[in-house]
Amino acid sequence: MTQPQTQPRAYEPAAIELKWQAHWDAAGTHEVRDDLPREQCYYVLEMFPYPSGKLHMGHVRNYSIGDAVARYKRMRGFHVLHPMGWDSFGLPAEQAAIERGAHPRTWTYDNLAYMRGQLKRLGLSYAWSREFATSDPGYAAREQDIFLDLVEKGLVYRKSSLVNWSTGLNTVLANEQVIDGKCWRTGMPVIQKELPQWVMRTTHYAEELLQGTYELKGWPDAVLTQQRNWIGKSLGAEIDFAVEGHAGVKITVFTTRPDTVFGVTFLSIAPEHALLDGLVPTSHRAAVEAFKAETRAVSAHDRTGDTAEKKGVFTGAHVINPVNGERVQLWAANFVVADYGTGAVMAVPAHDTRDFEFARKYGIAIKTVIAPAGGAAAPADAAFTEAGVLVDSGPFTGQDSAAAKTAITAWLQESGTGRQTITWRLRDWGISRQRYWGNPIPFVYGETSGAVPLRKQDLPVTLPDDVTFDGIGNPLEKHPTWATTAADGTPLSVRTAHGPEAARRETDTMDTFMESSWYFARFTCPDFAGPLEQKRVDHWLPVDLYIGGIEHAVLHLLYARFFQKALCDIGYSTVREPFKRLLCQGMVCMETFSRPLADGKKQYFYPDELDIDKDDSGRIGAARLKADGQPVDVGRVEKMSKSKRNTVDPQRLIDTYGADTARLFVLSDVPPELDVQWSENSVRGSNRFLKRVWVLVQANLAALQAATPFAGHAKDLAGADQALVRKVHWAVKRATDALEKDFAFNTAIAACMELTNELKPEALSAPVFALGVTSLLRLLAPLAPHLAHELWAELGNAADITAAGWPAYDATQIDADEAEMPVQVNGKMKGKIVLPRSLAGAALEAAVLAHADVVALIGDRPVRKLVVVPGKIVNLVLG
RNA sequence: GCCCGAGUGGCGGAAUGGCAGACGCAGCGGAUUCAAAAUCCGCCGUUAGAAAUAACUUCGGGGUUCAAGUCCCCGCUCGGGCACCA
Repeated sequence: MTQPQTQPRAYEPAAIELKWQAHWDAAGTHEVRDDLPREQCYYVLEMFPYPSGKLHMGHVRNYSIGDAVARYKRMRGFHVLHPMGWDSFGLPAEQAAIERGAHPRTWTYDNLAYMRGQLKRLGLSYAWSREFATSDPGYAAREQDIFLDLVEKGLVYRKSSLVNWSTGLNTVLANEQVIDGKCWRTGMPVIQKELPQWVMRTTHYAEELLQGTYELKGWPDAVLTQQRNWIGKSLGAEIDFAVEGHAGVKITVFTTRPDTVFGVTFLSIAPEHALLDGLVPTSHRAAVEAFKAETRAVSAHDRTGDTAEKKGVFTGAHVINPVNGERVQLWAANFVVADYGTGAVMAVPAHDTRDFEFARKYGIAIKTVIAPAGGAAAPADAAFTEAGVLVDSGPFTGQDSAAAKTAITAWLQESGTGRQTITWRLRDWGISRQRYWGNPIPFVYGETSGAVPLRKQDLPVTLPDDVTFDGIGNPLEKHPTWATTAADGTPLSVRTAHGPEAARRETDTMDTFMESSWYFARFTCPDFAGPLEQKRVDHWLPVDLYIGGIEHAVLHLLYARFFQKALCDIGYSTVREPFKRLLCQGMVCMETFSRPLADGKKQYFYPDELDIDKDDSGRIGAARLKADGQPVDVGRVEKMSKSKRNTVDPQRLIDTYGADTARLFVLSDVPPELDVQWSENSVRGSNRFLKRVWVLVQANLAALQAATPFAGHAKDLAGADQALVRKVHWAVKRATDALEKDFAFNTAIAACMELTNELKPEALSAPVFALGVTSLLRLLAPLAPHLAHELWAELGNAADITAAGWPAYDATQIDADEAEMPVQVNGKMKGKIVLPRSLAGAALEAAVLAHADVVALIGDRPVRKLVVVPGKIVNLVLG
């Protein structure tokens, strides 16, 4: 036997991928115009990365999803805006400076350049001309512009308050950045500290932010629920309690249960409450001061967290309940938070679990004023916290809770001792950070004139390069001249009524969540001279599809929604919600391997360091450290992270299998929202599939080049040809539905695999085989773009496969003429019959009943009911 | 404690109320090979059976329906979020 004359070309991903990437780069293939009708445009955006050094698998997944959508939409004829940039201010750069001596700017831009190369190596179809980094002078300068506009509009203000101070970062954190009382980045404790702060007035939009959560139909419920919880709207009443012996002084409480006001037996007040010091008699001063000192010493979390003990001290003062004139004690209590509600709470131990515990502990009276409705028994040794019927409540006795809330609030309102109120959990967003590598806040402080905004023509404030990093305090503050020198090198001054006076710059920089709050708008007009060009912003926003991790549910995604509304109110846009549809992709996970350490923590090991045993089903049974041969603990599958040493470097994946395989793998196993488990076997499966497609085309190249794909109707064919044409239309429908509905790439890929399994050239006519191959390549183009482009070109197509468009399907070509219909008896599967699909109604029922198999199944039993769903099922209900 | 979400073969998962387990992975058998890798073909939920086949099977228990993985109620387990928020 002779060898074939020419071996089919082997699948060498690196070669074809680099070739196409160079082509896309040189041709600017993925740039997009801003002047086309909006309904033909689509804006898809993935959350831009922090340039930490190199891409991780989470990035690969995030960007592969976005790119598949972008390429799919282009094939459907949309003009797609698909930009990418860098969230490049932030702490790791300063950490690197401290640890390695690299300047933050150098470190950041080196990383960014390397990662840009990795993105290009993945073949992601970005409009690279729009790329920017948020630390670029142009972007930072325009953000300073916006900041001044926000100040002018009253949406930024300065206030001195207790702030969350991260002991790890030596900087302030917003509430959202405190997780379980610890810093969201370092996990170090957070303490309370009094500092002057620049603050964004997020609460101005509380109602609109909440309302939006009911209107954003394209967002996952989980995110909307989290935002609602975070905003925390609470409807209730404020009630004023006069303080005995202090004429005109009153303590106002906030309550959601005004129906229980007759049951008040004491008042609890935050230790920091502004009125407290003035009310404490000398006899109690020492005790109260000691208590205040004690609560100040612990973090907010330790003080009010779920394990914290409820503590309080009697202040010596008494207050008067406005509804019944009763005199009750005023207590300071650690669980009352100064900046929620009014910082004071009316305590009703009979009907509030927390007050109940507190009253028990300190021996305070408990007075029942609500009885369970319908005469049920109240709990014997606990607070009854549900709604019920009022007892012992003066004129309101006998009303139910709901009616009494309204009636009592109205009574309070009339008597001037209370009012209906809404309280929010959402606080304003403090954005001052005591850091170098962030955007400077464009303010200066005159010696006597206080905080003065810079004039816009004096912007931008740029960061000095000559700074030292020793990890203690803010480098900007310690710089010898920066804070006191103007851009032209002269001493910094501000004008006052009495002439110029020396001034000092604000040395705090902005929270880096500022930059990520408007980058999606800047992508629409990155070349614009001012901050934002409204015409283009309004053209492209809202982002049609925004893709990122769910960990940003209440941080970035709430700030961005706030910022967009603020941008509207300072005239940069009219689009009030930035993201129409939100897709939160799951994490990339892998097993962990560890050993317990003496201090209760774990020492983690890289898989490379271990010998791993797998059982017959491929599951990991046990693992031993190569170094000592002793076993290690096999942990559960967790999100890949450096600290747990369960990471896979995507670069190795690309180098070994190519970008198309890497992309296909992260899309193929699960739908985008679910966590995906790393599996080298699954990667090899993706690679095997691509190789099969490659070989199928290469081995039949000449025939495919010569053939014209079949363009007729399946009904005019027979046998394998007919079946394959039906399969093509089936696969196209399935892939289209999967992408349109939920971006379910996993099922779209499954449809491609099924189609491939049927593509047997020896059994098919050349035109039908060509139809199958060209359809398959077009379906694969968004998922494995390099392979699809290369094979498409090899088939002799001059135009790009993107231009060929997404294939259309014809529903009439999917089903065969005869339908196989399962037959059930009383709902149980008993067999199958084949009937012409053309039959319907009574004719179909008659044909079913006449079918020999059905006759046999019925036997001599009476047919009580016959259910026939054409093409689907027959159910015989027999007696 | 409150609010979401999810429970389907050995594994990841699929399934407009209509044949549960598509597709992939792993496994088993075979072809090819001196051999291996790669590739190709076949089998592959559980139990009984040589087999045809039968029974069972989508966390557990009820219900609605001709028909339930899917809808409703109760419970269990897991994951996520919120939480002295008055």
